[in-house]
Amino acid sequence: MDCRLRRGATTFGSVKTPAELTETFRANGLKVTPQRQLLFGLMHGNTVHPTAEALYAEASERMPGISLRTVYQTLTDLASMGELRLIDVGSGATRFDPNTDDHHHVVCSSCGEVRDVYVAGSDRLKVDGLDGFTVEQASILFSGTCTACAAEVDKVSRASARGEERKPTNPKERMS
Amino acid sequence: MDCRLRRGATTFGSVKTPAELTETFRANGLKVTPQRQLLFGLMHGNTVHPTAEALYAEASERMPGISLRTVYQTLTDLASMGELRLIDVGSGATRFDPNTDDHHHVVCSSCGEVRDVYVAGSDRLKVDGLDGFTVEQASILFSGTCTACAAEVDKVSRASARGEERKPTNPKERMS
DNA sequence: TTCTCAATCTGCAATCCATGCGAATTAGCA
DNA sequence: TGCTAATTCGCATGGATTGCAGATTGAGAA
Repeated sequence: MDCRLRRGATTFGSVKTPAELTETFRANGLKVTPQRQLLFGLMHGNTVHPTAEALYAEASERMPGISLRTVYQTLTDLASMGELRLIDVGSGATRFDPNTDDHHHVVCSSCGEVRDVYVAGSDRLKVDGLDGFTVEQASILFSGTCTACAAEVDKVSRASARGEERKPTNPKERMS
Repeated sequence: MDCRLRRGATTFGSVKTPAELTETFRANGLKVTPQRQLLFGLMHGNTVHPTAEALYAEASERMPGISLRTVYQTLTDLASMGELRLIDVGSGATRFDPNTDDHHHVVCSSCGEVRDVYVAGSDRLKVDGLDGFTVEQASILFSGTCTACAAEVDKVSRASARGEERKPTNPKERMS
């Protein structure tokens, strides 16, 4: 099935609703707690690829006292059930993606924003040098500049052309 | 230029010799210390994608007293000069790759071995959903099973078919 | 509804990886 | 040979994540 068609079929790609996740948890013998339900809701349709800390901050607003440990636990549970993908864009903290479609990511090297992308034929790449390795999966991480940061850079370079002071941008960027 | 041709031209792909790195360091106004020379040598032609700790262990054998801090420092310097690539296979520690060809990686999800692979057309992937993002770079991480681990799994499953006890395999594996 | 107990939650300690810092040392040039 | 900025090293620090143990609670059984 084409993933873009599948995306069209639901609002948020292949993402289970909180109610469906509740069922899935029970079906797997896990209990459904208020903390978990809150997190199901916060992840549903979430396209920002939050870190555990970010999600914890959001969760804390609605449920003061919830533990960061519980956030990690629940995200890990979701991931091991295949309802969530863990992604690493090289910024230190793991990011969580409720979209379970076959997709990949772009990260803005300036602001760190992460976005889902779909790559045609990514499951049929011609790979040389495998030397016996059996490939089960490919994940592609693109890096580049988002529109907002591109505009910002453009603004700054115009300013510098006018002789104004140049502000340093960019957080640390590590992976080549 | 085709990277495979380029690989044929030198023994280890696009990898500078310790002597060349020495020149490069001096040209960049950096000093060449015995510690750095040792690390140049250890990285030259190194295809195992070592972590900083692993390299530190090797370096310590030949130069007792060398500091882990210095290993990190030198690797970082090499990377910022483009003589080394930092890679993250999701196992926690950053790995270092002296091959600066345009290539990608496969990681064995069982033993963690990392190998270089070349992907035809990886710079011309058809990407949907960029939404204004300008892509500067793509890195592809394949995961799968190396030949040694595949053989091991096969052996274990034969044993289990014979009713023998099944040993658990695999270290933790995190990224989906 | 109440009981029961394993699953869960929470907070804190511990771990792993990586970097900041400052005093002592040293490469490389004059 | 001497100078000086770069480098080394060890220790402390910081961020992300997990281990642990006692208190709490979901959800099936009575």
